[in-house]
Amino acid sequence: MVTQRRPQIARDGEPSTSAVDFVRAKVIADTESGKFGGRVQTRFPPEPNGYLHIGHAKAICTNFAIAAEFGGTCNLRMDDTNPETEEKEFVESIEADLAWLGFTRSGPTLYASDYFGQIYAWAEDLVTKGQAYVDDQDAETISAQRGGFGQPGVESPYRNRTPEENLDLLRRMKAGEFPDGARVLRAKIDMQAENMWLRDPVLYRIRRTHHVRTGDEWVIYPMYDWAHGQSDAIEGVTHSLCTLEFSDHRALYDWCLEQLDLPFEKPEQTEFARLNLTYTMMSKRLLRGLVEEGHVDGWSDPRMPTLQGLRRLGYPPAAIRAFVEHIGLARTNSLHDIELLESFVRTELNRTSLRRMAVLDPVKLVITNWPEGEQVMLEAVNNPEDPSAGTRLVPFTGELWIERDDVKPAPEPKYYRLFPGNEVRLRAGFYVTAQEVLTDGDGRVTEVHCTYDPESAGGTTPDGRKVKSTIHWVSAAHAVERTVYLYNRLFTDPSPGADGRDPMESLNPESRVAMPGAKLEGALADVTPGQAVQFERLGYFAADVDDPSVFHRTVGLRDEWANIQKRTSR
RNA sequence: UCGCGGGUAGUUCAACUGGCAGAACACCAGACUUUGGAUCUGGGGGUUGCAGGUUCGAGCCCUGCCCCGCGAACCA
Repeated sequence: MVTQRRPQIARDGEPSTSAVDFVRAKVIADTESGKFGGRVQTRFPPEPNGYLHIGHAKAICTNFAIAAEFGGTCNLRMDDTNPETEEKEFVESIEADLAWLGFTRSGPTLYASDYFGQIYAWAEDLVTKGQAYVDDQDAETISAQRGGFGQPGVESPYRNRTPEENLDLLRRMKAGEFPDGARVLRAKIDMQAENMWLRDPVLYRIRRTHHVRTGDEWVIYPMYDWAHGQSDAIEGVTHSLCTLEFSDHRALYDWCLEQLDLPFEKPEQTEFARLNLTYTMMSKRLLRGLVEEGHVDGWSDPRMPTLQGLRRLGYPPAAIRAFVEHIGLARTNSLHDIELLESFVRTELNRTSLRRMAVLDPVKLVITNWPEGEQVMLEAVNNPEDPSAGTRLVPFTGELWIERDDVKPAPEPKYYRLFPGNEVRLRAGFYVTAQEVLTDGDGRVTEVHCTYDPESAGGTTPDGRKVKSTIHWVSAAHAVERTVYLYNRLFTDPSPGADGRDPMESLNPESRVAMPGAKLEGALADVTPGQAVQFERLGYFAADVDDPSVFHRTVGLRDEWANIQKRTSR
């Protein structure tokens, strides 16, 4: 058995730089003590009743990464025990998202429903041993008898039926002799337990609902607690990782497994904190509300925190993986700054994306001393971070589009771009000096007239003089016109829905801003669907995965000028 | 009300068995630069929730209190 381990112990006297989180610490301890025969097996067990979001990415990365680090395996298992909410569409989207994130499951997709026979057989054993009983009461009564926090529970009048009677009733439940909801199978544990989940939890309910995979074969379905640990055991899972809200279930998880008399060590559940992000909401119900009320264009809208939304937005899977690894695992409820995720996206895209020029809010720049009708091809670097990305040729003429924001009618403090008399460099091109800035009645810049220095071709001059600013441009005659979408936070509230607030009231009306007349350099007409590029000085953008003629702003570049403006406006 | 979990920099996490409270992101400054990007260097930032106790020494151990999260589905 191979056991890979991340380096954990720092040399004496040096600070430990590779601290291990509490989950990995447990796995290491188990491996060293020989528990599970040194084996490590995890799983990602989603219920196929919705789309995966960034929160699930934490669970996926954690389970797969830990398995890989310790030479173990990790499967994808659909926790499909509730036929009322589950659909094939979700199974397929989950599989696609997993592949997109870059993980390969250790085998085919597994289904809890494939174990229904074994899980039921174990239920009969439970009944035979007197550890479970059939209760004829309705859900409301059972719930009322459960008691409350600090209040004792009341035992069901059916609690002491004989094993023979219970077995007979359970078999008739399975055979479909009773209507939906008429009876349930309950574990016989302790109605006085402080842990509510130990007050005789329901194990099986009658539900005549067509199941996506088992069809109408079953009319009774196991509850999560009687299916999850059992599925883990059947598969040979060693470390069953889940989120904090299942902490109270751990005692029941253990109890259920103890009843099985397994010939090997039981899987063990460990809980960690789920991922929360500022300005983001992960509740399935509210996400569905956004879609159904039309606040976004479906589940893969780039503003959605779904993996399909983030994919369309242009998030590289590698960035998500690095982010999850960085935030680590803890039991502390945590709210991560969305900017942290974005910084990982920038880091990855900076390394990998091609640089291109695009003007989102164009104004005309006319070079008054440019030779009439002349056109030159300039060589531009594709990615300064990666010389192997090479160069490309871009056409340059006397009429260009530049960003409205790069021109002011008059100088402003700390503003280094174009204003009358100031010289700037056109990226990969020439030095130009603004002579005249035309504005409309509102003072908005409409056009700028410049002169250029013919000696500055390529961006340097023989006299070596410096300019404070380099701006991007696109030749007017060659520009490709496209729609570019800029995205801002979907919510204005850093914790949408917190403290009883209505998240829908903090919806940001400017969460999506379309720039329909953006002027792009010709190379951007040839992008592949989903391709990530950097629009120089603006940010990272992704061609839409379905329609590569529109672009989405994945994330902006760090913007010092924006910081200066923010500071001075305060 | 009861149970479980948690509380260390603005945020998220470290701090091995009780031994000088650190890192990342963010922010600020400088260097460099054909992206106000990237990169590099430095800086500000802390009553370790509060109070007491044990100890030569407490983020860590003990007691009490405070605050936050989760928990009484025939959901997962």
